[in-house]
Amino acid sequence: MGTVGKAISLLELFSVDEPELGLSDLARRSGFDKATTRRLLVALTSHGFVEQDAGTRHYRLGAGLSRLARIREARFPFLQTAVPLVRDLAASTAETVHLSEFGVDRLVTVHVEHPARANRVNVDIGQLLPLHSTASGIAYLAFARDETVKACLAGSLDAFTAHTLIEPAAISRSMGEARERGYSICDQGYEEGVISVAAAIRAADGFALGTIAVAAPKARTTAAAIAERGLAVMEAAREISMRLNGENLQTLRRQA
Amino acid sequence: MGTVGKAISLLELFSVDEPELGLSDLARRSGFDKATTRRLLVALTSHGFVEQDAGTRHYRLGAGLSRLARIREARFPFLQTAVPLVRDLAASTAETVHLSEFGVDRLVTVHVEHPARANRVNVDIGQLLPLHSTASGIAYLAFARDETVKACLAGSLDAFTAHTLIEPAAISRSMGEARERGYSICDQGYEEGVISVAAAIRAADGFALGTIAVAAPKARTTAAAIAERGLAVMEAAREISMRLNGENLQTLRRQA
DNA sequence: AATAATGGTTCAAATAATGAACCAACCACC
DNA sequence: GGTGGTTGGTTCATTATTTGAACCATTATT
Repeated sequence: MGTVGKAISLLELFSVDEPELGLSDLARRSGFDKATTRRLLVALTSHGFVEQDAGTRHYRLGAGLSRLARIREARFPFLQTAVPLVRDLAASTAETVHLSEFGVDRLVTVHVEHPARANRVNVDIGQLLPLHSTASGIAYLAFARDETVKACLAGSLDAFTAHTLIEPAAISRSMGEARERGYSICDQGYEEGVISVAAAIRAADGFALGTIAVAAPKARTTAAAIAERGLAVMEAAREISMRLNGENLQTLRRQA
Repeated sequence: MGTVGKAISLLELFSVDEPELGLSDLARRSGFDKATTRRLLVALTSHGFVEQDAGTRHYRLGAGLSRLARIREARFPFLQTAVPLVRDLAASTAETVHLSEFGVDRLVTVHVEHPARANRVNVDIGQLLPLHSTASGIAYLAFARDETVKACLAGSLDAFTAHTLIEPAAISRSMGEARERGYSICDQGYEEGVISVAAAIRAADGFALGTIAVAAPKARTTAAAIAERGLAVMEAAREISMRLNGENLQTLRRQA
C-alpha cells in the first residue's frame, strides 16, 4: 500500500462509536509503526484532516473533511435532497430508514433515521454495507453498471449469516426480482433477525448511485408490511431520483 | 512536502466553482508531474476520496469524504446545530450570513445563506478566511488560545485592501474591542465595499471554535444597522454555543 | 493530414518513508 | 515513594517508495 493509502486507512479507523483515538491505539489498530503513524497524523493534522485534542492529546477527524464534503455536496446535493424524504419514510413506517451512497465497492451509509422505540434495528452513520448480502446492495446491483456487478460477483462473497446468499446465480436471481418488483428484499442476509427492503436511487443516466432502505426486526414484520414498505421505499427512491435529476430521468438501458 | 500532503493538496484544488478537473489540469495546478498526479489520484480513488466520471474521465471529490465528514458531524454536530440559527439570522437581516469553523490556521466556511437579492456579498462554501482581516477572524481571535493568536500575529499578514489592518498592535486592539463588545466589525478589511460583523461560537472550555457572520455591501449599510446586526449575530453565536455545550458553557478565562 | 491537446504508462534514479531504540511524563498499585 | 506499564513523542541509518522524462494511444482542432 502506498503512503496515501496508509494515511487514509488511519482516517478510516475513526467511527461514530470511537470518534477519538490515541496514538498508540491508532498504531496498534492500523498495524503501522508508532513513528509512522505519528508522521502520518502530523501530515493529516497540518492539512486539517485530523485534529488533536489539546487536553487528552487524542486525535479526531478534522474540519478539512467537512469542508471538502460540503464542496462535494454543493455540486451534488444528495444529502440535502434525500434527507427530507428519509424523514418522511421513517415517520410513516416507524422503523429504521437509512440512506447510502456507492463508494469504491461498497455502500456508504450517509444518513439514518431511527424510530423512537427500544426494539429497533440500529445502523450507524458511516457504516459500510456489502453489495451481495444487504437489501440496499441488491437494490444497487439491480441498476448498477455491468462492470460493477461483475466485479462484485467475481470477488469472494462472505456469508454473514446462515441465510446469506453467496452463489452468484442466486444473487443474480435476487437482483432480477428486485429490478422487476422495483425494490429488493433481504431476509437476514446480513444480520440474524433483521429484514429489510430497499430501492435504488438513480442518476440521470439511469444507473444507481445510492439506495434508501427500511430495516426492521423480523419478529414483528408481516408479509403485508414488507409489501407496503417496499412500495413506500420505491416511491421515495423515485422521488429522490427525480429531484436530483430535474424530472428528466432517462429510462434505464438495462431493463429486465 | 510529504506524499500525503501532496495527495491532500490535490483534493484542495476542487472547489464549488470547479468541482470537476481533468488529469492534466490537476497536474498543472498542483505543480506535480502528470505521472505523480495520476498515481495520487489512483490512490485517492481506491479509497473513495475521489471519483472519476465514466464519460469525461474527469475527477471529482468522492463519497468517502462525505462518510468521514458525517462521522465527524455525528460526534460534534456543529452544522446540525448551527444551520437553523444561520437561517433565522439570514431571514431577519436579509443579508449574507456565513458560518465557519477553525481549521489549522484559517477559518473554513461550512455553511452560507444568501439573501434573495442581486446586490449581495457572495461567499462560497469551502472558502477559507484569513484570521487577521475578516470580521470572523477577529471574532475568533478574540476568544482563541494565546498560542493561536501568537502564531497568527507572528506570520506575514497580507493586506487585501487599503483598509486591511496588518500591524499586530492594531489587530490586537480590534480583538480587544470585539471581546468587550461581544462582536467584531470589519470594514473592507478583506474586500473593498464589504462590511461585516461576526461573533465567536465557543466550545465548553470557553475558547472559540468557529464564528457566525453577516456580510453586506457597505453602500447600503448604516451605523445603526451594524449595531443591530452585531447584537443579532452575538445572540445567534451565544445560542449556538449553548446548544452545543448543553447550557454549561464556562465563562472564559481570558476576559477583557 | 498535421498539430496539439488529452489520459495513461514505464523504469532507472532520486528521494522520502520506515522502525528499533530511545526519552519523558503520567498512572496505578503495592 | 518506588516500580512497572502505560502513554505521546523523537531520532537516524537503512530501506523501499516516489519521482519524472520519455513514451504510447485517443481525441479534438486546424
